[in-house]
Amino acid sequence: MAGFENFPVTSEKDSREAEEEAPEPRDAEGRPMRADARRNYERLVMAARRVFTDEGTGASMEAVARDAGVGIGTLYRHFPKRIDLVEAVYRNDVEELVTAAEKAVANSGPLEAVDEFLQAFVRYAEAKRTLLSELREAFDKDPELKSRSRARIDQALDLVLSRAQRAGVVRGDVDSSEVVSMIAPVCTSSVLTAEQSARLVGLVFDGLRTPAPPR
Amino acid sequence: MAGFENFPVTSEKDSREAEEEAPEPRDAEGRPMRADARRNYERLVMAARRVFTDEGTGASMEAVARDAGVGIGTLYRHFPKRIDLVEAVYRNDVEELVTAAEKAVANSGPLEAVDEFLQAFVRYAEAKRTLLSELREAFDKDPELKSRSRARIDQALDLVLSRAQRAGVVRGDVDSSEVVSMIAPVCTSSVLTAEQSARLVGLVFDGLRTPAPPR
DNA sequence: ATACTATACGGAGGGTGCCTCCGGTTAGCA
DNA sequence: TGCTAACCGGAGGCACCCTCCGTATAGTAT
Repeated sequence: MAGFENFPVTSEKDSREAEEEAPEPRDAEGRPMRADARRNYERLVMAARRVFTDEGTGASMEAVARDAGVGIGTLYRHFPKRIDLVEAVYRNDVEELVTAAEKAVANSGPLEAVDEFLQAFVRYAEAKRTLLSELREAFDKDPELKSRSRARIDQALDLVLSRAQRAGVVRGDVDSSEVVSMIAPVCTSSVLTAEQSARLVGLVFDGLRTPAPPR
Repeated sequence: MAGFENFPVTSEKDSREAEEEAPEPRDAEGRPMRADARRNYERLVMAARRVFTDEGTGASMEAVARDAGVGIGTLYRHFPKRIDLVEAVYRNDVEELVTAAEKAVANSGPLEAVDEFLQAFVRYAEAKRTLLSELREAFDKDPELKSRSRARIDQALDLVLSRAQRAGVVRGDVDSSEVVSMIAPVCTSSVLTAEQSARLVGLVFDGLRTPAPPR
C-alpha cells in the first residue's frame, strides 16, 4: 500500500524466525530494488525529513522532489500518496531511535545510556510535532503502524532501561512501557514548548534514578 | 487583522474600565454591524464548527460556506484567511467554556459544578484535537491569543474551583492554573484516545476532592 | 562487448482548494 | 420613498496533489 513495505534500516538480532539475513532491500514483489531506485528512495526520505522540519505541514511535494534532485513522477512512484511519504519519514525516525538505543548501550554506561536515550526521544518527538495531524491520519488509516511503532520504541527503551536496572542505578519497579506512556504525551503536547518538555523529561530521569540524585 | 476583533459573546463583569455596556456587535471601525452581516457571521462560525468537527483539517472553505448557506465571497469578507475562521471557532469555544462555568455555578452544587466544568473541558479539548496544528499556527501568529485564552480558561475554572474550596469539598492547596496545566496536555495529547483522556481527568477530579472519595 | 527487456525516471496536465475582484443587491437613514 | 454605503456572491487566478505515458537505463543472457 505504501510503496515499499519494510525498508530494512535496522539490524534485527531477533532469532525468533531466522528466515533469511536480508541486507538486500527488496520491493513489494520481493525482487531486489534496482540501484537507482534504492538511491532515489533514500534521497527522498532524507529530503522529506529536511523539508518537513523546515516548512512544516505546508511543505509541498514538489519541494521535496526538488530537494532530493528527482522528478515529481519518481517521488509518486515510491510514495503514491503524500501520507505514504510522511509514514516513511516516521518509520525512519523510529528506526533511528532504535539504533540510538543500541549505540547508547554499546558506548555508554548504564545510567548515561538512559539519559542519552531520553534526550534522543525528546528530539524525535520534537520532529514529530509539526506533522502531528498528518501522523494521526496515518495512524487512523493503519492502526497497526501505531501499535508496531509503539512496541518498537518500548523495546528500544527497555534495552537501556533494563540494563540500568540490572546495574542497580535505576529503580526496578517501572517498565519501559510505563515510562514511554509518561513521556510521550509530555513531549508531543501542543501546550508546552520544546524546552518545557525537555525539562519535564529531565525530571522523569531524575525520578528514575536510585538512590535519589544529589540535589 | 482577523475580521472582527472581539465578537461579544461573554458578559464581562469586569469593572476596571466600564467604558460602555456594549450588547451591540460592532465591526472593525466601531460601527454597528448590519443585521444581515451579523446573521451571516454567526451562521459561518456555527457552520465552521460543524464542518471542522466532521471533516477535520481537510474541510474546505467551500464546504463551510455551503453549510452556512452563504456565498464564498461572504465567507472571505468576514474571515480573510482560513486561519481567521479557525481562530473565530476557537474563540467561540473558549467563550462557551466560560459560560459553562457560569451556568455550573448558577445551577449546581460546589462539587458537582467542578465535575461539570471538567467534563465540559474534555469536550472542548476533544473538539480542539482535529485542528491542533492549525491552532498552533494561529498561536504562533498571535501569541496574545494563546495567553488571553489561557487566562480566560483559568478564570472560568477558578469560578467553580474557588467556590468548591470555600465550601470545603476540594483541597485548598491547588489553584485553577495548576489544574489547567495538568489536564490540558492530557486532553490534547495525540497518543491518548478521548476515552483515556476523560478517564485521566476523572482521576484528577477524584484527587481534588477532600476528604478522599469513597473507593 | 552487445543486445534485449523489465523497470525506473520525469514532466506535462487534470482536478481541487484557497483566495481575489468586482458588478449587483440590500440595509439603514433622511 | 430615495440615496448611499455596505454587503453579497460567483467567476477566475494561482498553487498544490496526483496521474499518465513516452523516454532512459539497470540488469542479464549471449
